[in-house]
Amino acid sequence: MSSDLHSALLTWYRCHKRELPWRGERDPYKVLLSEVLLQQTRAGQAIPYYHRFLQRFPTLEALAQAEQEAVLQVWQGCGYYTRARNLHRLAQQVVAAEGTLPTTVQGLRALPGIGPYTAAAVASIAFGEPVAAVDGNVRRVLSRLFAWEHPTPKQVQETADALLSATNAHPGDWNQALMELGATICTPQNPGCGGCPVAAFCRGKASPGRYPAAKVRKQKSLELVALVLQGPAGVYLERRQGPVLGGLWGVPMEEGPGALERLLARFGLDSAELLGPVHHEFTHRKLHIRVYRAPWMAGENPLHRPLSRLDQKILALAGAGPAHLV
DNA sequence: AATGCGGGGGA
DNA sequence: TCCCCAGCATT
Repeated sequence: MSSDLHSALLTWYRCHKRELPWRGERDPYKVLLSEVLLQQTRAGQAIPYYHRFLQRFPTLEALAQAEQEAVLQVWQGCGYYTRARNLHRLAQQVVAAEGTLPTTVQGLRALPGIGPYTAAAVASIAFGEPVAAVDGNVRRVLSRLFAWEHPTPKQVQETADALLSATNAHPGDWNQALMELGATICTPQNPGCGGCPVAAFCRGKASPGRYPAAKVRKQKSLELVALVLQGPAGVYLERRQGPVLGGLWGVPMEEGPGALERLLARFGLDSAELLGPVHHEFTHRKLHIRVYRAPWMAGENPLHRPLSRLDQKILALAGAGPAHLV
C-alpha cells in the first residue's frame, strides 16, 4: 500500500522532473543558494538569479568578502531582499568560524535566514540527512492526499516525516519528488489529477480545490509622494532604511497628508512639477504614488545602485531610469 | 498565531 | 483580477 505510493511517485519523478540548474547538485553552497532563492519564488523566476549569483560569487568565501551592496545589486528585482542580506551575513559568519557550512539540520537552522524548510532541504539534498522538507507544495500535496481542509504544521511535518522514513530513496530525492509533484501536477489551481502518479491514493481528488482552504489576504492602500531630483549627471538617490526595501536605493518618498510639503522642505524647494501617478503592488500593500520632479545640482547614475522595481518604475516615468542613462 | 516582506506568472 | 509561489523573522 504505502510502498506503492512511494514507488509510483519516485518512478514518475525520475521520468518527469524538470531539468533545473540545481537539479542533481550536491555542492552545499549551490544547494543553499538555490533553496534561498526558491523561498516564496517560482523556479522559473529564480533561474536567472541563480546563474548571475554564482557567476559573481562562485564560492562561499567570495560571497563573504563581497560588499553588501554588490550582493543586493545581483539580487535586484528578485524581491524579499532580507534573503540577500541574510545570505551575505551567513557567509561571513560561516567563513569566520568553521569555514564550511554545517552539515546537519540543527547546525544549519542556527544560521541567519535559514528556517525549518531550508535547513531540512539543504541537509537532505546536500548531506543526505533523513529529514522531511516541508514547503507549500508538500503541505498542499498532503492536504489533498488525506483530504485535510485545515492542516496544522505539526500534522503535516509528522506525516511528511513518516512518509520519508518509509522509503529507501535518497532523502533529498524523495523531498524533491514530493515538491515537484506539487509544483507541476498538484498545483494550487486546476491540478492535473488525470496525470497524477498517486491519484489512486488520493482522498481529495474529487474536489482538490477544497484542500487546503485558501488563506484570506487583506491589502492596505497607501498614498505616497515621490520626488525625482534631476541633475546633469543623474538623479538624487538615497539608501532606504528599515524593513521595506531596506538596503536598496531609491528616490525620496513620503507617505500620507502633507507628504509633498515635507519633501519640498527637506530639500529647500518651493515647488515641483507633477509628472503623474505610478501604481505598484506588494502582496499586502497597494501603493498610489504621485511622482514629482524638480531640478537639482547633483545626482548619480541609477545603474550603479541596487534599485527595486518600484523605483525603476518611478525613474522610468521621469525619463531618468537606468535604461535612459546607459 | 498573526503579520510583514517583492515580484511575477498563470488562469 | 485573484492567487500564491521549494519561507523567515518578528511580534
